[in-house]
Amino acid sequence: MLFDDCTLFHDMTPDELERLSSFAEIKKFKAGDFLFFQNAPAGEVYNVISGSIEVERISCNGRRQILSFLFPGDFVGLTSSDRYDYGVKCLTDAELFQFNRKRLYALAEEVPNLKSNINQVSSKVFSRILDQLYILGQKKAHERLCFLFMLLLERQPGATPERITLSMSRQDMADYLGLTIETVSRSLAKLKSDGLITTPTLNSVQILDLDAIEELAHT
Amino acid sequence: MLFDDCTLFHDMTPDELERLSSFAEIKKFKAGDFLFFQNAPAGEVYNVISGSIEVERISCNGRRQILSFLFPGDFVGLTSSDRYDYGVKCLTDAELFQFNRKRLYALAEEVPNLKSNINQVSSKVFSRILDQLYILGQKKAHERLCFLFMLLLERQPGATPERITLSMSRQDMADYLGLTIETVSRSLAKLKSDGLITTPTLNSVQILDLDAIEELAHT
DNA sequence: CGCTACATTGACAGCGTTCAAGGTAAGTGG
DNA sequence: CCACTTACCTTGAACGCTGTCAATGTAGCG
Repeated sequence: MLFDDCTLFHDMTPDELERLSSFAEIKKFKAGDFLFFQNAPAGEVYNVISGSIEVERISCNGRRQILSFLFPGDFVGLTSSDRYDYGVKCLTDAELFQFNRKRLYALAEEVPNLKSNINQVSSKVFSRILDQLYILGQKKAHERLCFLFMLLLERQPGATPERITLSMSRQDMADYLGLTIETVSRSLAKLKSDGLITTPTLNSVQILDLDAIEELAHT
Repeated sequence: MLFDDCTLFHDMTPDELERLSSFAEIKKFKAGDFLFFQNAPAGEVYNVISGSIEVERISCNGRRQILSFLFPGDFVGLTSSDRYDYGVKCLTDAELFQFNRKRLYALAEEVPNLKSNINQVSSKVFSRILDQLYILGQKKAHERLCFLFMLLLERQPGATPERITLSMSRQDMADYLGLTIETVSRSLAKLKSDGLITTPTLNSVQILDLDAIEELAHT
């Protein structure tokens, strides 16, 4: 089993990896499949091998907030309650490692590197949520879009300024950024008319002025 | 030393509490004091005994996002990086337990209850941030205010629907809710004119229709 | 009393939502 | 191969909420 390139497994010895793999399973999902639903009992933890995935939370009145997009190396399923407080859905076909939560945590007690890797990943998740919080609290629609582009550029495998694939729908982008699909469309149009991006296809973006996009995303 | 009423110390034996207190200090702060600044080296962890406190993050362009308000029992300082990525400021005079982070974590390794308490607290923090994310992404100004009222009602000691003390300024409320002070003022005025609240003083709110406020806050 | 900091209110503009219509791409069946 | 369907995206117009700028009001304090 190949554990390369997963932060979770950095710096572990072959022996430790062997113990880990004894209860890891590789699961394959199709686009649209759920890893698990919101409020389902929390038993498993996943590490993304390939594919794009979204984490969503639906409120009692039906409004949806996407909490994050996941890419290879990302980790999901952490919770200290006994139920997941979010649902996780595949945007594309995807492969993931699946671990029994309790057994993973038990092993982490014996393998310090694994434990520190888990902490590192959790802390990364937290830090990203804080970034998103700032974006939602402080920024305009087109700036939020730029933030999303920079996020994809950084995390989505194969993404380059010349071609960023949007593996999610406009609705997904809207629900992630706290906007409506119309505003997403219009903001895309604005960025295009300002000469900062082009959209070679419906589901891809080419960045023409990376500095400007970065500026809009982060300032 | 009194460790009552702090989630962090639930279910610990007198002996364990004794070991904990050996490196805990009670620190007193004045309103306006910072526990620590953003980007300062992360060495200490705090547990609020009394007072109201805010956690803030300032971006490179000077805009400020308040990440949370803290009240007795809350925990702050957790980070896996070696620097705090937020600053923490007292809104009122406050007392806190201060722990050396490394020593607290080391003790947690030996005391399972402490460890599970730390995890529980961290997870609570995370869950609250997710709530806030939803609020910022999906809700209107007056709904965000109601969310804040419900939060204070739940967490601020002594808060009742008859009297909720606003220990923070309008600017703080605005920076927490992703609004401007003018919008906060106007939304307060609207809630008043709709007969849902009154404001006995500048810094307190009385809730007249709790069901309606709750509805606005959560749906 | 007057200063200062903070909060409220008003006018106005702009951004984002809403509602509605039109366009585009992919898939299906004739 | 083409019409038709369907799902998704874009665009337009009107409205309303929120931000901005400016003026006014208010509480606390020397």
